[in-house]
Amino acid sequence: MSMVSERKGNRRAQQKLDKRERIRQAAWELFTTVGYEETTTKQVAAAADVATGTLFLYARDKRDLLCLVMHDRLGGVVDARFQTVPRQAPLLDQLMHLFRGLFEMYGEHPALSAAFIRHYPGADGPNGQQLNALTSKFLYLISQLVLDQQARGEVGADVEPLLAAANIFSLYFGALASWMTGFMSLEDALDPGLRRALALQIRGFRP
Amino acid sequence: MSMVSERKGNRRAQQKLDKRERIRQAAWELFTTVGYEETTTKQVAAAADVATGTLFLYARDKRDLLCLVMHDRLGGVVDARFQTVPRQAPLLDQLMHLFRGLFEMYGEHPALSAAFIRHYPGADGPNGQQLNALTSKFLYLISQLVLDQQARGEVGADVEPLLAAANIFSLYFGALASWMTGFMSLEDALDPGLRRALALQIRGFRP
DNA sequence: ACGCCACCATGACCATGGTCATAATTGACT
DNA sequence: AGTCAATTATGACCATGGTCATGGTGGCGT
Repeated sequence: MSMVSERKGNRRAQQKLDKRERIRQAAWELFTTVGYEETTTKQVAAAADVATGTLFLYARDKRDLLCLVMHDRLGGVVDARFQTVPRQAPLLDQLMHLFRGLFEMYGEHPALSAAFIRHYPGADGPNGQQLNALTSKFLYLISQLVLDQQARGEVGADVEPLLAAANIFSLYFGALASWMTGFMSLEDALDPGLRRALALQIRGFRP
Repeated sequence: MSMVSERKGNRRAQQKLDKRERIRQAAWELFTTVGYEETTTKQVAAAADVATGTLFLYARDKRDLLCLVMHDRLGGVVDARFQTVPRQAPLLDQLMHLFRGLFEMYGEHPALSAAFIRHYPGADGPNGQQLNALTSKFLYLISQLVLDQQARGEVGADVEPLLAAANIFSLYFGALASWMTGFMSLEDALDPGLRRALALQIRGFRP
């Protein structure tokens, strides 16, 4: 075992990852150019060079395929933004830094993002679970930001960081929803919209 | 014209309403007993005694049919609860009175409610629009509650009632979402869950 | 090298959501 | 009553998401 195949003894697993990646790539390409609803699962399968049925070994259904596609993007943006958070700034600015990153990402592919947001609540396939895990991580990271502010005395000691994070996330999703109903542009949903919502919530964090 | 047909000269419109009602009834019956995903549109059409295609004259698609079915229920609960709001109680109790009514309604048919909540964001069919209108009304009524509290000095004058209402609604939806992920029961999503979330937001309303 | 088995891939197949050309009603106007 | 335009109903039909029995492929023990 194992002198020659430097990366790994297991070829099976490698092929599986390759296929997974091909599928993700193909789905992303088609979803962004053709549109989510307009793309058929068979098109994705063909573009990824796998059979129809194979697709559903990697995603429970089309919705789950969308989760698979979005998970990476979201994960990347979340990581990038948390690493560049202005640690000394007020909480509102820190949060806006986070959410601006996400909104910019959505703005690059508004139609796909809208489809994603519609299908996000209650995602239950395997990739949906991954997304929920990412959300939990996101909530945790936000709660850490709150914790920092607590240490600095900017946030009351009786505010539970995770609860605060959950509220913030709800407002974030609400802002996205208000965009989806067509009442405001994505930019406005972020800047007058979410900013004011967050500000009103943060008032409640004061000692 | 019009001595005999007391209600109205227009027979066409009447038949249309009848059909609409039959469809709603049939869909409700099937959705609650068989389940939303498990019910086929043809079953609904048959039960309503209309042809397949006719169904889609009254609802753009299956999702819109779900909106049609839920609109009435929600409207009824919203009206009933606003009429029995404890006007002298603190805002938190008033809101909990409202949301308890909604959660109880969801609790009567959890599976259907879950399907509804999944499909609520971005509802765009004709009945989805109706639902959005109902949501606007709901937001407005909540903002009136906030306004009352402002008059009593319980809420700061610089809090914009509609913004406050929107935040409250976001937290409400967030509570429902947290139920859907299976992390908590519906009761817990209401009482420890939503209650605490609202309390934290209301802190921000203080003068 | 060989053969065996667990796991993965395949694509013909199926059920269902949704469409659309055609047919039937309705009410208004003679 | 008779004609006509407009609106609404119909159900055969289609495209697509998703399944499943069958066929292949890598890993592993010998």
